[in-house]
Amino acid sequence: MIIRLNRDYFSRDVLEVAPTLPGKFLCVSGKEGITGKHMITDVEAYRGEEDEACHASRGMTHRNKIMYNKGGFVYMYLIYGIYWMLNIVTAEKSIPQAVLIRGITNYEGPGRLTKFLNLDGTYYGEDVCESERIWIEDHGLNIDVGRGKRISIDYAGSYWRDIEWRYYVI
DNA sequence: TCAGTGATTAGG
DNA sequence: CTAATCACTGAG
Repeated sequence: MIIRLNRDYFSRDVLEVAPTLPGKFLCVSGKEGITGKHMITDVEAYRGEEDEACHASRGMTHRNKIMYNKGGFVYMYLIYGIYWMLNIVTAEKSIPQAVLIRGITNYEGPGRLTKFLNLDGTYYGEDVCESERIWIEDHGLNIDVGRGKRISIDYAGSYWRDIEWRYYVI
């Protein structure tokens, strides 16, 4: 049984959503109507203005304002001038949280998977609960999930740097 | 190990 | 306007 993840799913706190995303399927409808479905293998949680590693830690900016929307919207941003990062916003409106999708089967790495799936800035603000070109499905898989520290956030204070908010398929 | 790459951001 | 920074990757 396949169920598309809906608003209720993404409206919860990121620490409830993120651990359940590994094993779900990221679905993208391609240019010729080809739909690819890829199991999510690796994610990280970014949680509110108090989280020093979160882009919202210094308040709302033009780039991060989609994070202040209700859950289910896509937050894309360019890093190092080259790589697009795919995030899904969580929680209720005005609470800035998001999940970074770090890996899918055969394409580990947040910059690698967006390149493979042709995801770029045009997806910023897309609603994965309603969109016809990007959405997420639950295929009923029961997956063992490991956890660890988030990657490449050395600029954050030790508490936030060391907290284990990365979740991945074992 | 390390350079590439350009949008974003804070600060003047 | 300027300059520093960056939730990364692949080549060597």
